[in-house]
Amino acid sequence: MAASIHDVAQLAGVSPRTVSNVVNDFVHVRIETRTRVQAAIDELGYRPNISARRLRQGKTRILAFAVPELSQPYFSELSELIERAAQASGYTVMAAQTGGVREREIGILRDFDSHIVDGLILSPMSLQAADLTAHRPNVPVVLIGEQISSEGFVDVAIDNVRAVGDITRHLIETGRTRIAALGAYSSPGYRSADLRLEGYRNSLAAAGMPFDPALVLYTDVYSRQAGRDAVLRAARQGLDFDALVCFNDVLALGAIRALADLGIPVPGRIAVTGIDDIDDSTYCVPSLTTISPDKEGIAQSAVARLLELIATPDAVASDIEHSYRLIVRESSAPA
Amino acid sequence: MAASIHDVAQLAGVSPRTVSNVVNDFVHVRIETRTRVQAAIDELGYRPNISARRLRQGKTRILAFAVPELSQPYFSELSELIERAAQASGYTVMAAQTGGVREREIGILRDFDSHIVDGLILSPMSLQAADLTAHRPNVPVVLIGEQISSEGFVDVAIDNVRAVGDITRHLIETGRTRIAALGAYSSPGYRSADLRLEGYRNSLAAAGMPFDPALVLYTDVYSRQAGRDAVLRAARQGLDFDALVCFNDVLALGAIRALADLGIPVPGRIAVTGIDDIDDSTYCVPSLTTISPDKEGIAQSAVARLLELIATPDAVASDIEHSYRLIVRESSAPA
DNA sequence: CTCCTAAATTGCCACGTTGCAAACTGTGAA
DNA sequence: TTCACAGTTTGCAACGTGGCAATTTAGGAG
Repeated sequence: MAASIHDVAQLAGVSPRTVSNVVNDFVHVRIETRTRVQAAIDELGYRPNISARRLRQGKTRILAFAVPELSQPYFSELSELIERAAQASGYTVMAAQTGGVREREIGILRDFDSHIVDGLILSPMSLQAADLTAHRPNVPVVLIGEQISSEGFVDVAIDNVRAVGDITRHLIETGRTRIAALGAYSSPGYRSADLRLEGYRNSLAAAGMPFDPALVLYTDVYSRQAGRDAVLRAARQGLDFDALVCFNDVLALGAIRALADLGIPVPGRIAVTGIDDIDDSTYCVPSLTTISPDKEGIAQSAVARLLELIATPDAVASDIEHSYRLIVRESSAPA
Repeated sequence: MAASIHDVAQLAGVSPRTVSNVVNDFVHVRIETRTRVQAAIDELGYRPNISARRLRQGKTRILAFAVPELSQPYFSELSELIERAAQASGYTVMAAQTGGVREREIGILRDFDSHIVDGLILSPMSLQAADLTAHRPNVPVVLIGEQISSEGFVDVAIDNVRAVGDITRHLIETGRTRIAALGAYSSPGYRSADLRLEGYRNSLAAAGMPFDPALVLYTDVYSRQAGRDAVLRAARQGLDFDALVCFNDVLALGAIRALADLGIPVPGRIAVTGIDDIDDSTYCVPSLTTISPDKEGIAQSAVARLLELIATPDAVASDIEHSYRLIVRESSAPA
């Protein structure tokens, strides 16, 4: 049986309340008393019972970070940054995985609400704005990504339309003429995919290039495997293109692999680009031209904003847009 | 203010205890009462207060999974599997990151002990067996990896010596004669590195090949960057080798990148192998020959064993060894 | 109609902590 | 000596829940 504050008090010969004062660094404790209590704490290996403390205070100092999958490098990298930011403010982070499935995203809204966490950072994939109001959680929520634009909820993201627009323009400027897009969603509901497609179309239009629906490759999963499969499928159908704008890095890595299997040189015959700037995109062969969102900034303002909301629940919920950079690497070198 | 069991009771016109019975699916509740209580729960959006419940029961139904870094694909993939296994038993998982730093690993042993979690799955890097006994946590612990072999603690792992032995032998059998190793640890304390080095030496010896210390490349971090840097350094020093046994996949990926920078064909002139079989190693170019540990099995038995220990704290702690497979891909094709 | 039994419901209490306010201590000034 | 006051310590209560055991209710048998 673990020691409680009473055991410590008894051993130190003080009241439980004094032990609490020591543990919580209350100023008015005689130095000698503090030492004695500390000794008792060490001897018994006493640790405060978080459940009891939180029950009393109504706060847990735990935040939840819910993403589709931790095995997506973008999310695990972000999770590391968020954990670091939260820790700096004395919070612990629980990572949860939704699989990108709407029901489970709704489940997170409802269950993490069970007084487990003080706030929730959610990166939704299938969740709709209506779900958010229908299942309004009891704790503050900060959204990541542009999946949902909804008044009343803070959203931290980069401008996907502009970002994909920029990278598409980069391909145009480096001489590509038949640019395909990879990562459009066949089933409706994943807004980031729509926004990225929009950015792609915008840049084509701005350059006076025709939009060819055949050049849009669909996939409902963002993984290396999905990227490879989509490109192999396109190749089998004899699709002709000289560049591929992928809607995230792992899709691009899968695509590069597929092109390698087909014996098509990258960037010699086809240029490939991604989004996310995961660690791998620096080191893969060829290294990947991509959009590097300010992950550090996203993590920090998501946490900061959430802590603000926790402190002041009815603060105004304004969205936060973060910057990104176009990182040009080998995979988009002019042919 | 969130609704409590009392609010629900009042609205439904029953006692708080009855609400508790409904929530916990106690059998002896009249169907009509149950319906009425359920309606009140829905109306108020009542969620049980986990802190209160856990305080009462002394359990949190939360497990901790502590790894060096979640951004290491091996760990994020494992974390997903562990989370899935735990969820199947009604447990939630909190992932924590230690940075592989001994002090922080000790910190995890002590702090997660604050009645936050019912058990801990720890993948240590710098922790020593003595730390484990000196800071013996109040909750059951299952270790992952072969860092610590200590009676009294369950360890779930594959046989690193044999695994690296197998992959080294594979290189020998495919005609490589000057095989370098990448990932030895210059500072003592990381046992997996030692074991892997041992496996490498064993296979050289078994084949009657000399062990050349110059062919052992050191690095204290396992990342793509570290892998690349080490290989570039070796190349600058004019080291001559025709194969590279890397002590994990990300090191191998960094090495492949470095060789690409140097214009050295893989596997044409140098074969490269890894360990872990992360998703990327299937899709990188060239795809990576590696050791694929039974991650699913590791995750499942770590969780299963931990739950057993939670149920029966003084059960015998026997280690569990899992299988692995040698996956031969492009990066080790005969020259 | 009574009695017995099982089903359904309830009250009381403690889990370990901290907010609150009260109480005690010691020091120096009047 | 008394008093004020800052510094230090304490007792009480309550956070929301579920274990326990007791009580009430319903149903069926005699």
